[in-house]
Amino acid sequence: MPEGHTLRRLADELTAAFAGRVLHVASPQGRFAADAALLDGSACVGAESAGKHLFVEFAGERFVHVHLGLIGTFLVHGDVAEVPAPVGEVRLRLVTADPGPTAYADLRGATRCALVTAAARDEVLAGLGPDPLRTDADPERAWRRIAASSRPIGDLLMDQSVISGVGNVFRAEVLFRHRMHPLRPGRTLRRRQFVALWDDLVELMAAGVRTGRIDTVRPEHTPEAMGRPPRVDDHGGEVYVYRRAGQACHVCGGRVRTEMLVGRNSFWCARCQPVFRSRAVQ
DNA sequence: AGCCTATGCGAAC
DNA sequence: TTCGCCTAGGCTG
Repeated sequence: MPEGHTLRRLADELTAAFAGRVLHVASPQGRFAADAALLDGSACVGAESAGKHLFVEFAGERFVHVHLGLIGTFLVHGDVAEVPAPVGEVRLRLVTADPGPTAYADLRGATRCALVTAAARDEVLAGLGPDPLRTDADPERAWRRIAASSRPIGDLLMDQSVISGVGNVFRAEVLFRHRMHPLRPGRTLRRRQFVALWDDLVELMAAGVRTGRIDTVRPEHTPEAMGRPPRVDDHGGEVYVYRRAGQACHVCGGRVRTEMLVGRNSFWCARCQPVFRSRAVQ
């Protein structure tokens, strides 16, 4: 499920299964049928991700732009014996159609699945803030936005034009790890605090790409280290505050809080992440 | 089996 | 501000 690391893994999987292969492209559900017909029988160049966006490239500089939204899934099945009939609402199905290992992939529930030009792809990329997963990212662009904004840092971190690829889990967790209250205004951050946040996101998200999970607890707070039961839910990762409202903070034992922030549930520990007080009024 | 909720975001109201 | 997307895992019964 989709924060930036998920999209990066997906791009890698699609590239491994389909780059250089001729594909059968279809839309069993029908909503992408006309564009699928235009791509059917074309060679796939590969796939790339940027923030939470995914682009699957086909010969002739044609791209399928995919955004999974909250509930979308894109499952890649590499090297299968046979391709099963589509199950459910499959918006886009890719199947290898040339000699070689058989692979297929099904896209369901996405908010966006559209055939676009290179120019349109570039426009999407231009609207995104730096992505911690990209080595060519320029964090200064994000810092300029944050340093000039009175909006809460918990809001800015979720704004894809400020930083791309960060979602509700990484937001909650990185703020906890830096003892920062989600409502702290962006412009009150010191530069070195932002740099520390960014560097941490780079590490946490890269780990997410490697493992396919979001694990944010430090070694001393793992279930083994603390002698507590591991987290069991659909995310699997070990976290400090995300979806732990009402439970005890792994660090201080206080109760984890939750409140809506920019339309999403925000989680924090009131003791570890105190409300910011401006120096000027102290 | 059915209900609820969710790592997102654009469109409609 | 609310809705749609129409998936999928966990929980309830």
